[in-house]
Amino acid sequence: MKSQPHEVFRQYLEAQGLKLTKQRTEILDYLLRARDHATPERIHADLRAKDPMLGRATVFRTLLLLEKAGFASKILFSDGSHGYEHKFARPHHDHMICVDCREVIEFSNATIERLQDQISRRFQFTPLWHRHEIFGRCRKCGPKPAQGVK
Amino acid sequence: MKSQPHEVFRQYLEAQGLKLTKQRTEILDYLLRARDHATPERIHADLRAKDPMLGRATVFRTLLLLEKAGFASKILFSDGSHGYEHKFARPHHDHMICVDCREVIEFSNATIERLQDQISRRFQFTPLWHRHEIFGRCRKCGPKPAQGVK
DNA sequence: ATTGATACTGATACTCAATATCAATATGAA
DNA sequence: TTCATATTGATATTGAGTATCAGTATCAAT
Ligand SMILES: [Mn+2]
Ligand SMILES: [Mn+2]
Ligand SMILES: [Zn+2]
Ligand SMILES: [Zn+2]
Repeated sequence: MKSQPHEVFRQYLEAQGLKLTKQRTEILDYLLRARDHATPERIHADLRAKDPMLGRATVFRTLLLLEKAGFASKILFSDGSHGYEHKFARPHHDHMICVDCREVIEFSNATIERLQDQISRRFQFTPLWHRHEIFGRCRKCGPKPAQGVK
Repeated sequence: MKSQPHEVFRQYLEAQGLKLTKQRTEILDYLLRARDHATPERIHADLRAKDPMLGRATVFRTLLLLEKAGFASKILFSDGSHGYEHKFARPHHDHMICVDCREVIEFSNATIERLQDQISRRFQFTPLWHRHEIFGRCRKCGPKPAQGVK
């Protein structure tokens, strides 16, 4: 019995006249298993352990493909780098990001989402997607800046 | 009669043991006059018209200085590039950004801001700043994608 | 006004994530 | 199996941003 996401991906590729490759499967699989939000470099390095020939460019290409297809999305860290997460069977949510340890807490709030739509309508703006990220310090890192932990 | 922001900037530099230079004045002035959110490259190109010797590095350095001082902030466009706006006498606000023409509409909503604080508290997260950007199409560009305007 | 410590600038070289190129290869429909 | 073509990985390249450093501007003290 096949897992749903891989099957959905296969159908998407078929519909677009694209091909299902070992590399694409590996990368999708990585995102499905990942518990954090890994950067392209991290994903590349990790996958190379099993597939040493996997190219950097292919990782970037495939992440872009998944993003455009709506199967993955980016999250931006405070230092300008970014990570990816898959979007299979995960309702929309936004992020709180620790500036010390990079931990990511996901949240969603129906009222905020509704207000965004109201505001958009008021300006006759057609919203397509949004990015709502709160930066600060997680419970573990505390309200004060990290000390000595250069 | 001096304009307030330049005076505030001067005092900030003095307090930090930093110097007030022609270049820093020019760049701050640019942001104060700007009506859109210009990229560092744009700012550099524009200022060169009057001061051909102005260096790229100085623009980047000064924007970073202004940002760290709390006098300017970044806004990220959908293509990954970013622009700056000054923060003198401007209350906090967030942005709606047109993916077609890049127009930026500013909005602020007290309820959303309050809910963010509530959510943070619930997770024992100490919020420092946030980024709330809605991407879509402005009134002018309409709900349908731009046609032929490659 | 002159001096002088030092913060600042701009030219240059460099970094590094991301992208373009392209010959070799894998995919999948027939 | 055949074969048109989508895909890959090696390589070169781009481009925004940064480090370096010799020369310069600032500004507080004289
Ligand atoms: Mn949201
Ligand atoms: Mn806000
Ligand atoms: Zn933390
Ligand atoms: Zn528009």
